[in-house]
Amino acid sequence: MIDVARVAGVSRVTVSRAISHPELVSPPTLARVHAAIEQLGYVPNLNAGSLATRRSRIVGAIVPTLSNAWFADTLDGLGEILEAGGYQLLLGQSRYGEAAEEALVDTFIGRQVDGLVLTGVEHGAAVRRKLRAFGRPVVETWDLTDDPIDMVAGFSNEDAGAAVARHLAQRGYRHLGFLGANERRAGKRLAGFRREAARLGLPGIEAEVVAPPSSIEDGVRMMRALVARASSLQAVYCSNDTLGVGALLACRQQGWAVPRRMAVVGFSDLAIASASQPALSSVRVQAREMGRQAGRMLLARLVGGASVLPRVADLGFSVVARESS
Amino acid sequence: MIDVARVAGVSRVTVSRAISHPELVSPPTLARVHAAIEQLGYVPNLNAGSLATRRSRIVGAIVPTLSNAWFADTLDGLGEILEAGGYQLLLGQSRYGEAAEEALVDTFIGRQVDGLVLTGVEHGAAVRRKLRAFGRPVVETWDLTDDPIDMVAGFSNEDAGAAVARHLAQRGYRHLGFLGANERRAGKRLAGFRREAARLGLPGIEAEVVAPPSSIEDGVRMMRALVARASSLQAVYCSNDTLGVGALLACRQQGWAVPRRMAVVGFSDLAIASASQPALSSVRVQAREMGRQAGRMLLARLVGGASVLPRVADLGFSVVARESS
DNA sequence: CTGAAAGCGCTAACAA
DNA sequence: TTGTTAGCGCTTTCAG
Repeated sequence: MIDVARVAGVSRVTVSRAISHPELVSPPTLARVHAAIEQLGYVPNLNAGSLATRRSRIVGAIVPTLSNAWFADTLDGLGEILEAGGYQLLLGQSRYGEAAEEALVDTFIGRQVDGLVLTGVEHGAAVRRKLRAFGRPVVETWDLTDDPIDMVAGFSNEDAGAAVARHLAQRGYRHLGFLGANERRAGKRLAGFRREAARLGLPGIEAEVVAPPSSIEDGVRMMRALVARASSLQAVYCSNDTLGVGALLACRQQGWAVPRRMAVVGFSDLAIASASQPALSSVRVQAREMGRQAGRMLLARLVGGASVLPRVADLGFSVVARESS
Repeated sequence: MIDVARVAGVSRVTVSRAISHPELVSPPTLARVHAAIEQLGYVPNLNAGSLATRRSRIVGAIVPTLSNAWFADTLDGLGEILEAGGYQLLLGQSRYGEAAEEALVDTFIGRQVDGLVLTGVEHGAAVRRKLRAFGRPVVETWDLTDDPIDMVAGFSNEDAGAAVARHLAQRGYRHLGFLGANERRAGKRLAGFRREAARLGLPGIEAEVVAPPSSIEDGVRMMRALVARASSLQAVYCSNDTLGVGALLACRQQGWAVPRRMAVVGFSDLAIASASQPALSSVRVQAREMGRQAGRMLLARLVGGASVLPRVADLGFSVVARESS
C-alpha cells in the first residue's frame, strides 16, 4: 500500500480511502490511485483490514457432511445470497460429532466470522454459551426450536415423522417400521412417527438405526434385519432416501411387491427418489431455500437494512406420494 | 490476551507461546496460562495471528456449483485431508463464469489463503498470471493439462469421451449422438467422443448443448430435439448423469426399448445412475479421491514433510456398463 | 478533501 | 524459560 501511495503521490490513508470509501476522495486523486493500483497489481490484504475493522466479511457454516446432496444444496443457497451481499463462506464439517462442532465454533469465533450458520438445533452447552457471548448473528437450520441460540430457518422434524405415520395409516398400513441414521434429527423424525402411530392406535414401531453417513447397502441390510425381527411388517419409513432405495432393493431381492407387500417412504426427496423403480415416496424439504433464508436473515442483521426478519422461519415440508406407498 | 497474561502473571508473549508453541513453555507456567484462558473464556484472534505470520491456515476452493453432488464430493475429500492438517476451507462458487472465478481468486489472494484448489484447467489469463505470481500452491482438478498453473489432480476428459465412443462402437452402435452442458469439460468429452468415433469410421456426431446446471427436464427435451434432427440415432452419450436420466425418461415416453432401440451412457456415475430403470451406464470418476489428492498435494507443500508428490496426478476413470448400453 | 498519529491482536527476532 | 522490542497492513479518529 505504501508503494501505491508513493506511485500515486498521496499518503497511505488516501489509498485506503480510495478503496474502501471512494466517495470521500476527489475524482482526480481517485483516478491516480486506481492507476497506481493497476500498475503495481496491488491486492489489499483483507486480513489486515479485518483486524482493524473487526469485520471479516466471512460467514462460517457448519454442516455434518458435504457428501449428502441436501446439505450441499443448503450451502449453495446460502452462498448465493451471501455472495450477493459481499460475504464469503468458510466451511466446516462436523461429521455428526459434537466435539468437532465445538472445535469448529472456536476457530470460527477466532477468525472473527461476521455470522454463523449451524445445522440442527441440538448443540453442546458450551457451543450455545460461546455463540451467545459472541454476539454475532447465528442461524440454526434443518430443524426448529423454541429456544434458538439466535435465529432459526428450518422445519419440524417431529411433524415430518408424524405426517408420514398419518400418510401410511391412511393407506391402510398398520404394522410400521423405521430405518434411520443414528443422528439427532433422524431421531426426532422417529419420535414424531412413533407418537403419531400411537395416537392413531397402531401397533408399536420396530426401528433399526445405523451410524451416519448412510449407504444404500445399509438400507438393504437394515431392511432384512427388520423383517427378520418383525415379519408382519407392512410399511417402513426411512430417515433418508439413500436408506429408502436400499429398502426397495431389499424388497426386490426378496421378491416382495412394493407397495402391496411392503410400502416404503424415504426422506428429503433426492433426485434418486423419483428415478428409482418403483418411484420412492418421500418427504420433500426446502434444502436450498433454507440456505437462502438463513442468508437473508444474516444479511438483514449484518448490513442493517430496512427489513426486520422474524427470528424463526418455518419452511415446512411436504409428503410426496409416489409408487412405493 | 493482555488479560490472560495478567491473570496468569506472565507476559503476553508467554501466553502466545503457550498457545502456539507450548513446548517452549515450562509445564507450571503452561498450566497457569491454560487456567487463565479457561477462566476468562479467551479465544485468540486468528486474523491477528495471520497478519503477523503471513499464514492463514485457510485454503480456498473454487467450484462451479455445490449443487452437483460430484463437486461436493471432491470438496468433502479435500476437507477431510485439510482438516487433519489443521486447515480450513474457504469456499467460492464460480457458477461456471470466468469473471466470477477471477473475482474469487482476487479475494482469496487478498485473504492470504495458504493454497488454492480450482476446478478445471481452463482459466482466464489474468487468473493464471496472478496465481503464479502469488507463489503459493495451487491444484487444478477435474481435468488434465501439460501446462498447469502449479499442480493437477484430475483425469482426461477427452480420453473419457473417446472411451465411451469405443464402448458403444464395440457393442455395434454406429449412429451416435451427444447431449451435453455448454461447459469446458463437457466440451472436451465431446471432442474426445468425436475424435474416436471418426477414427473408428462412424458417421458424424449430432450434438445438443444446454447451459449448465443441467436438469432432468433438460435431458428429456434435448433427447427429443436430437432425435427430431437425427432419426437414425442409435446411441447417445450424455455429459452427465442428470441428462442421462432425462434421456432415459424421454425414451420411455416414446416407447423406445433401451438399449435395443436406443442406448444411453451418462457421466460421473452418481447414485442415480445405478438406481434408475433401466440402470444407466456411466463413466465413473474419482470425485472424492480427487479432493483428497489435491489436499495431500497442498499439505505436502504447506507443511513440507518428507514426501515429494508429483505435480500431476491422473486419477483416471472407468466406463461402467449397465443395462442402458 | 487530505494527512498525521494511534492502534487492531498477535508473533518473530533478540536479549536476559 | 521468559520478557523486550518491533512490526504484520490496514483503518480510524482528529487536525489541517
